[in-house]
Amino acid sequence: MDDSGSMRHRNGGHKRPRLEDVAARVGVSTASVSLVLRGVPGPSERTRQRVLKAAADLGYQVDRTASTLASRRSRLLGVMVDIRSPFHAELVEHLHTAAEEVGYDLVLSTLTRTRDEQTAVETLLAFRSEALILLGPTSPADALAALDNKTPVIAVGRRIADSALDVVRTADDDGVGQIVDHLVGLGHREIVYVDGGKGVIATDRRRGYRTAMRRHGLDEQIRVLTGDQTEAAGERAARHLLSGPRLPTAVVAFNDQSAIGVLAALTRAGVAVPGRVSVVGYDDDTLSRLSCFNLTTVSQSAQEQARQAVTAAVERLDRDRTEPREVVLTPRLVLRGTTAEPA
Amino acid sequence: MDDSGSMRHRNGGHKRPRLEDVAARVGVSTASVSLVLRGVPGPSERTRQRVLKAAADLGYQVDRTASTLASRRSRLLGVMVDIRSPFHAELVEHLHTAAEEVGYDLVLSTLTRTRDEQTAVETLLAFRSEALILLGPTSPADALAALDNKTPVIAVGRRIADSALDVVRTADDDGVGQIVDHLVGLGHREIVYVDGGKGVIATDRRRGYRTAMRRHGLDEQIRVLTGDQTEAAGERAARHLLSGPRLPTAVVAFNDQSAIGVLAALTRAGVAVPGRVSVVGYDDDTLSRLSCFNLTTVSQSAQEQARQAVTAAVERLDRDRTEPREVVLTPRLVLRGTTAEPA
DNA sequence: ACCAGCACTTAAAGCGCTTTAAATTGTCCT
DNA sequence: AGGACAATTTAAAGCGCTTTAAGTGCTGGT
Repeated sequence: MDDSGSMRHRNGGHKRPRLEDVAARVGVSTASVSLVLRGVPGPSERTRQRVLKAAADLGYQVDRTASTLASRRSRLLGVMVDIRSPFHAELVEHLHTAAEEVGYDLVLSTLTRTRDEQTAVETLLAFRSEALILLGPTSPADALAALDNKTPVIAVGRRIADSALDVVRTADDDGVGQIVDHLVGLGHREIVYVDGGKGVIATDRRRGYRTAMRRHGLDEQIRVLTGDQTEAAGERAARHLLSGPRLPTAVVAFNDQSAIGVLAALTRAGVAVPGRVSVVGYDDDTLSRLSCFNLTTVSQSAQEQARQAVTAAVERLDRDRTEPREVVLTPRLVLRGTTAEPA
Repeated sequence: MDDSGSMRHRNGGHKRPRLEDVAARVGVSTASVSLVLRGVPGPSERTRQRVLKAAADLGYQVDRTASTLASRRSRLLGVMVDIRSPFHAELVEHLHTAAEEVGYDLVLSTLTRTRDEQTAVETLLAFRSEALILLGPTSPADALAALDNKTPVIAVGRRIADSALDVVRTADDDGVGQIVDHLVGLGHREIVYVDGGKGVIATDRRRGYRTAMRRHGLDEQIRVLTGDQTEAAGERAARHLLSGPRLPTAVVAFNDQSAIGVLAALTRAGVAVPGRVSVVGYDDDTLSRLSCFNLTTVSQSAQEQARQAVTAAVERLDRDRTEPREVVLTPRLVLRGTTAEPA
């Protein structure tokens, strides 16, 4: 008679196996078992085999809480992510593999409407994360700096003026610059920019647009339409253009969402893209990859950013680096189907 | 002179404050501090205030690993999620609030290309999750049942035939049925369905379509085009229709992605939606909400599913429920702009 | 003055693991 | 046989917290 049924989950009697149970089964000390299971050299081959067998038989699984406590190391990197962001999803994916390679694990804490950065970070800390990787943090620089005083913080994707903490990001101005270069190369001159509101990133991208235009001697053509991060903003901007005296030959939007809005509004109005007007986004969103949009955009190399973030954390933790470091990656233009020579 | 600088993160000397540090500062035992901090009645108001003050001064933050170990309770619900899925994102958001209400915390483990369900679940277990909430698990039913024997498992969003574990899902067949009802109500008769491949969910939705068509005496009109979960499949299906002798008046797709594909292909071919053909998706994705698509679809009430999942977990953990339970919610038709009376 | 009863407090025993120092065993010389 | 030394193994001391049983004072009643 076993005790399945009413006692199933209460584990009537036999709870989750402990190190001690494995040890008893083999007839060695818990110390030996611990050594074997962690792959520490020392135990003889014979014990090794027997312990491994017993552990497997019992379905033993280490208890992280206990080992963290005992070793004073959690080997955990805390990651704050906006779970709604496809870009963050991509970053997390690469963070996982990067962390695994250096023997760390990830613990995620997500931002939601009712869960602010403060809460997310506290959760991460409660798990004893050894370093915090914050994806697109919006907290003020000094708050981040204060946090960094307790635990190494790596900010990803956001510029932080002469920061005391590590930063990994791409050069947003450069990205937009590449877009403008590409368009000018195609022969465009009337290139409008749909803005992304205030915020560090929006500022950088807008600057990138202005700088690049001037670099090409197109000072006169600089034209920035107000907007934000949404598709609606893109539509609004496009309608504004459509109601104007003449259309520009190219529109660059703050991000893909906004670009999609522009695209949809233009198409609906019968304006051919890229036949009549070229449209470019930013972020290389899942959205932009949809074949029905096939949007030319800029990719932020999630993989490289993830790798750099983990490296930064490891340097802090295992190599005693103490000087803050900023890694600025170059974004990459992704040519798809919404850009062409002007008509 | 403080020890910032080279010793910053190594916490030269003063490490993360412990309960003992708070206790010493106030001059009471750690027991009292623990009591106060957890809000357990007992300590006098005077001690309470002093402890709270001291804890705040020191920036004390409880160490989850230690308290889990000591209390033999982690009060943690392990959630397996596909971080790329917008729907999962929504679920997680609601899971957070639901869990918080009943005093539990969430720990997330994500699926990626290199991280399978097995790994994800092991991580969750290593954190000592008391129950596992698996979003859209694809493991075979018996593997899930085996897992459920060790720790309560709640499967969300997927039907599991006479399962031994808890299931929370929506009635997919009903959802598609509602779509067909709506279309028939508008006067449609030639309603084509673009399939979602094999898999439990696809099967249910296809069945829902067939059943509903028959219910309306449209047996003759039943027409299922092969497809899968992608936008490309939708495009392919649409092109197939366009190349046929005559277009149906309505197309129902397995999901929003696929529907978007249909929509794009039709629009590009100059077919007015919903003027000439109505298109409906499924999932109420972020995608479908974009105003440029404004797709009529079916919503799976993330909030309610999340709530039910947490409730199920709590019943298992705190109320000793042992009989498996299946909660089947009714999906809700979301009328947007891609359906209209047939021309 | 004495004690029951109440309101607080706290000592101490773990939780399941890691880690260090010490013990044990075996091996190989001399 | 005796001992040095290397190879294994293990006893035991925590890690930072919770929890329970056992105090410690006080109050008020008699």
